[in-house]
Amino acid sequence: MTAAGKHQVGRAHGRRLGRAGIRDVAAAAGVSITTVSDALNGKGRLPDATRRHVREVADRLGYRPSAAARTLRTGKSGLIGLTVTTYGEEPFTFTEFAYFAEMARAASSAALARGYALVILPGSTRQSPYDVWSNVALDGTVVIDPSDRDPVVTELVRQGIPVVSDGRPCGDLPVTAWVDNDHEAAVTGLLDHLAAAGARRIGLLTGTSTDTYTRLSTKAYLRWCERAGQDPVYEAYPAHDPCAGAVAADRLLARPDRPDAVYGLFDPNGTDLLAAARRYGLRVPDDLLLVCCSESAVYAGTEPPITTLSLKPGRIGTTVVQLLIDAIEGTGGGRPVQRIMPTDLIVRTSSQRRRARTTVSAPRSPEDRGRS
Amino acid sequence: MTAAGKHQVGRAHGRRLGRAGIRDVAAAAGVSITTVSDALNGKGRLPDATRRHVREVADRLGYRPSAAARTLRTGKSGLIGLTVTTYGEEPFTFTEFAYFAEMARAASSAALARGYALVILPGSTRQSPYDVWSNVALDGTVVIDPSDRDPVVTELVRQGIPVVSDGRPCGDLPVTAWVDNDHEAAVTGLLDHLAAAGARRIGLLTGTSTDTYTRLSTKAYLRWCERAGQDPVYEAYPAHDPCAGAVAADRLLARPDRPDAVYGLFDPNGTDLLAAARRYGLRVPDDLLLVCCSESAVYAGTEPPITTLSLKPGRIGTTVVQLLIDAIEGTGGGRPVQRIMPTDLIVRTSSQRRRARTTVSAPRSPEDRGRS
DNA sequence: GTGAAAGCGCTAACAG
DNA sequence: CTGTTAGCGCTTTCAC
Repeated sequence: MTAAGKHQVGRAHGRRLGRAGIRDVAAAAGVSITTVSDALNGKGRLPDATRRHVREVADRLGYRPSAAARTLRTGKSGLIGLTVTTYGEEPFTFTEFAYFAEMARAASSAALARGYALVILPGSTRQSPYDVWSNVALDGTVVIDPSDRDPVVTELVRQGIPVVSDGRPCGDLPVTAWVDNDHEAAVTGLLDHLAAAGARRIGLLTGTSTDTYTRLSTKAYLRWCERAGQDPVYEAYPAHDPCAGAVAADRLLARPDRPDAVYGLFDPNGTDLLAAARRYGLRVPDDLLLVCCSESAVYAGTEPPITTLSLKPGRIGTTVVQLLIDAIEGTGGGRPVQRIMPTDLIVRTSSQRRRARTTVSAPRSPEDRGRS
Repeated sequence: MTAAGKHQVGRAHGRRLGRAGIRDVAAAAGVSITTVSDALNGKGRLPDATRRHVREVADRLGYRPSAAARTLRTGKSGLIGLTVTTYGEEPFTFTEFAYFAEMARAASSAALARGYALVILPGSTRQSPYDVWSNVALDGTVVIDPSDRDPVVTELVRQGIPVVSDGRPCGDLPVTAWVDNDHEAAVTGLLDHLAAAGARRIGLLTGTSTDTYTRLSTKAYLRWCERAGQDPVYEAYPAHDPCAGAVAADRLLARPDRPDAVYGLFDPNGTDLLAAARRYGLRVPDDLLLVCCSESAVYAGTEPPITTLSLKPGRIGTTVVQLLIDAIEGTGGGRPVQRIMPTDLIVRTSSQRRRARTTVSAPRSPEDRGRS
């Protein structure tokens, strides 16, 4: 009775006018709060009549359960973090805007479909426990391109929160799962495509950073060159610098051993290379074949349209979220904790030397059908 | 003592190995939990020594405060909802992808800068109190283009949660604040621009829906025609249907009173109109001047580049979030609860009749730099 | 200056 | 089948 009494007092005193609580519903429906909880959550074994009645009363009072209380009690928030590497305070890397936008859209969609919502979080933590990261209760987190020994990931894992990464983690970062493209296969296939179109010396525009995407792609290029008996011809630049790309493209085409085909690893490289080609009076695709890795629709409309390698960020986003939610809910079952996703070469005029039809759609591998 | 005893038991029993709680820190530091809380939050009047000591111990134990508990206690979650109108389960309308992506990026950035995080939520609620919307504790919400009597907004407002909308609300939707472009001024300015370039009869590609953007823009067009003494020439189509735009564009150029300039209200209209012009053998800009409203970089690269009206979604996103957080924190002060934002006409070849240089890059306002 | 106690609103044991 | 009770982990009066 004492405890009950205290509750009563608490209610009477703390009664907020704005929102009805579970107790108000219980009182109005003439049942206990447990019954209300069970009726609304579809738990317990209540007669349908009670359930209906409670629901009706709750509805009438405009009752909304407190998400905070439920989260505290159950330990589940229904929230998934999405971190995006940040340059200069802005989420999303500018040069890869289209990739992130599409990936995030798909991820959000997939999360929502399973009853979770995505929270956009910055790529870094202030060490202080009082930044955004520790102010939100996360059931799990998606990390895009985690760096070697990423402090955010490390901390998350230490807290026992599942982390799934887009892009295979560098080093021994202990993520729960990861999803990535088969960058070697993608680059190899694309170089074969260029060779088939008549390229004799293929150049590469690559980055100076050590992330896995850059590393694996470059390695694949070098390996391909070795196999093909071609001397590698490449320029590397800091990919996060928007101007450096143009300079590097120029340098690449100014070389004495000028390539007759180029693959650019980063989104703006298509534009960069096109501009450089123009400066040197090189016609695309006649004098120079061009491909770049990009999700941007821009390259369908350039003159000429440029062949792009799509990493299919939408699929990656969806998969990453599925894996994460499986881990959260323990639905994972088996242990295929890493997933390799196909890429898509969208062949356009810039990489077809002979009588290039201006095709918009790409040759697709059979695996592609229906997957999106 | 009984209560304390109970706590002890609770601890001893419920002690989870993964995470240290505030009690663990208190015990380890030899102080009370109040002191820990105060020390960590910078509240109370503790000697610096105590404060430092507690922080150190907390750090050593890897203590992280529980966001859920704090939210429950304080009633503030630091979370801001972002709703995006949805067609077919996908967040973001495809035809306005670039707008939403940029708006969301800016909004997220602005929120993070003030210590809040953005949660992406669907445009609709299941009436049931157990969907994503009621599973997350929101301090406020940003709504993009709320429809007349939007149920989500209505419910949110009923709960006393601040709502700021991007786009002025239709009807008497009681949002806390809104931000919008001056659509009349934008359309008028753009039509003047076309007239100055030599247009004699300007057509409009518009939508059939009743949202304010469509309505205001169309009205501005009609008014301009009246003032200019020109008969309106327009086609309306359901803007959410990706194919209907192409058909409407075709219809517009097939009319006996064919316009010599066209403004398309929606993002894909530039492409639609360009294709239609080609079918009828009309050269752009010589026979037909073209402008469309879009945030997409595609139109800088088309042949010819197309003049676009940018609504500056980035600025809108930033402003919306500022207003919302002001409302949440009661920092608002005055009552300028609605804000009109400028638009930006990016003039390219398609709207310049005389001696149009085939520039690849567009004249850009200084603010544009770095936009990808 | 510091600590004890009272809950925030809910769910899950467990007792009837 | 339904109700009572004990907290989830934190912040916050209010005593000391």
